[in-house]
Amino acid sequence: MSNQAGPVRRGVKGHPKSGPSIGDVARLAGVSAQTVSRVSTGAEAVRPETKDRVLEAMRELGYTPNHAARALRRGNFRSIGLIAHQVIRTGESKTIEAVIEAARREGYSVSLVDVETPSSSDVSDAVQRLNHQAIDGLIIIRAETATPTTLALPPTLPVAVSDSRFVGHHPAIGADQVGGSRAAVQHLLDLGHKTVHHIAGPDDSGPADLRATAWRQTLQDAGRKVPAILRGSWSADSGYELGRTLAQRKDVTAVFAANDEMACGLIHALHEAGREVPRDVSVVGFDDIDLAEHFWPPLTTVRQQFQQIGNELVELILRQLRQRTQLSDFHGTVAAPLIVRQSTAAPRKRR
Amino acid sequence: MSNQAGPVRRGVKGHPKSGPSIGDVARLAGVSAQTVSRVSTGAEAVRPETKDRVLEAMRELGYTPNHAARALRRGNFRSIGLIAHQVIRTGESKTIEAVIEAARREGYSVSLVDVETPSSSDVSDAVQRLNHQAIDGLIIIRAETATPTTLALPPTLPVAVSDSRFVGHHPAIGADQVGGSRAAVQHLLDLGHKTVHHIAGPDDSGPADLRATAWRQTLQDAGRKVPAILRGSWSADSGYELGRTLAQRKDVTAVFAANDEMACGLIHALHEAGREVPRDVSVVGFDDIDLAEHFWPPLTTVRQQFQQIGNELVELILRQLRQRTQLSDFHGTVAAPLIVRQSTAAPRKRR
DNA sequence: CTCCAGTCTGTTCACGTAAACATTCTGGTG
DNA sequence: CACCAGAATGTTTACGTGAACAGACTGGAG
Repeated sequence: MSNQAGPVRRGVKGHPKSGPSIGDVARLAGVSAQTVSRVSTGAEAVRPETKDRVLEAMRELGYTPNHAARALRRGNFRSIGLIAHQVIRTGESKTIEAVIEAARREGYSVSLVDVETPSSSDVSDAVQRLNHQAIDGLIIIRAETATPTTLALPPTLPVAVSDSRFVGHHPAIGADQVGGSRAAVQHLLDLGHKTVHHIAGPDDSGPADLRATAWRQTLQDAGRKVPAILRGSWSADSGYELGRTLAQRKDVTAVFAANDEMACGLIHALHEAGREVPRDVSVVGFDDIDLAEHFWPPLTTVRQQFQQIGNELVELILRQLRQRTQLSDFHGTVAAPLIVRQSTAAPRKRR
Repeated sequence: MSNQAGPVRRGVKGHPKSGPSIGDVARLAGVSAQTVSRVSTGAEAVRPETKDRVLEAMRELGYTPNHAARALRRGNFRSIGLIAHQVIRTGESKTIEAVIEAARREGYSVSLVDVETPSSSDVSDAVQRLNHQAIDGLIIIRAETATPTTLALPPTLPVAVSDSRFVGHHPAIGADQVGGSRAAVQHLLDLGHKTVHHIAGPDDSGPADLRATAWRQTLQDAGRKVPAILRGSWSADSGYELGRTLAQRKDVTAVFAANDEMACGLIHALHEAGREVPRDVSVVGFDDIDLAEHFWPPLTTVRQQFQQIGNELVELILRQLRQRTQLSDFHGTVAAPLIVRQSTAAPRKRR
């Protein structure tokens, strides 16, 4: 069957590829394999000249330790799996960056898998794929509405979820979506707007749901009329589309967009229709992406502290790893402060 | 020393953690380990009822294959290392996303490492870290000016670099930076601008260098005056800072920014100074990030086809893996078309 | 010189898996 | 019934590493 399998690189006959092993180095240096191992792991009690001889042999053979064998022997991989929904979305990539950096500080690398949709089945697939990878812990960003109960995880794998609701089976860290959203809406009301419209994220998204609910609640608490909700898809394009409709309605004076990208698209549509921001319409976003400050006008928005979230996610994993237990009842919240810039103002006096 | 090392989970005495093994499953199912292996790898010639029995035993024990052992046995990891400079930067995250997706399609996962600066030493560090990880190939995004010769790579590790210059030691894929930049500058000249100013990326960046050189060359070819170059750092903030200066100079009517973020900051500064885009100043960016279309005004920019670049990077790795050879003389280019939107126009007639 | 403590190095073994080879079983043919 | 081909399963072995233990060497004290 495989007698024409192409040129196998080395190995007398047995296994494919892989470079020189610890044994080859040992032979060349005239020492035992164990001594080579000692040098390669961090040299406890190896005579300097022996060590040099070994290092020299390593260099000569171009030896690099075989990570698989090492991991097999040690029982860990020094690697964390990371499932993200959409790498592109600024919020996520900032969290990812923070996770990668925090992991690196602890000597861990990160194995990244993305899922097309936040559906439970897609996440399960991703978990499956990672399962077959070499990971010591698993971080899930934006579990959205997926119910982690259904995920077939190895029973002892430490997990941490970036989510603002406590989902009940895994420890979670999340921004204070509700507090941030309430502050955004209240800010607009305080400026004198009668009510606030809302461009929400997709309805299968947990954070979108939290923000929409907080928006509605804040309006109700203030005794204001709650306008019909508008559904976007997080993308600037969707904000633009919805904005084209909103721009026609003169009664719309304040809009809370569920993220900065949609706010950007919305402002685009308003400008295009000749409605000025914030003179005619005030706009608040969510996330505080790097560009938000440089939109025109600079965007008032709710800041998500992704860096901190990323750090805490890694911390959660490491804590479980160190204690050799799984946490399940932990839920941390990270503040989401309102950053007031120039896209909001009091409504124009009319009549 | 380690006699109080905490509760070790299982294992009669020997090794730490790790779940049930193939042997445990075999015992429970009343078959040999090899049969379990056959089921877990893809069942060639296992009687259906035996297979069911094995699967049942796996479920009962919560068995997941040990990836380290598997990788050791098979000699590969089905994993690709990815070194990126800044995950945040839109250009990079789009490439990363494409790489991850392409890798997934081929059954590979991606191990992501970021470097703080594109300096050769930082990249070397990253390689070191990945070296100790389990990877079959290595993709480096934005090698910038790092000279890959100095990287201590395992001699047989397939490498692919995302870079627009042919660096000579590893196969590279890159956008047509020069063509795109020339088109951008030429577009502004064709509109009637006397000359074009340039906000460049940092001077340790290869792509920034290519774009700046192409800009200068195009102006020279057209016999135009070449203004002093302005150095940014890729960030919108840096574009804004430089823009505050530029906005004061009435002779500036056209600016080519080396990326969209800086273009955004620039436009912010111009607006703030009361200079309108494109009426008073035309602006062209580079990258065509998702938001560029929704800036105000929508940004004329050079599109980088990150998706395609990501795909080809993975393809390059796989080709080397399949052929068991390293490529070194390959260099592919991906077109970078100019996308004309509304941030560019003919200069106002004066005098 | 003998003995001992300490330092350095070597030997043995197991980690979990899968390839190669060996064996058993099945059912059909002469 | 003997024989055989092919399917199904079991046995042996090696992948590269590092822990545990064992042995060899050093130099100083008695």
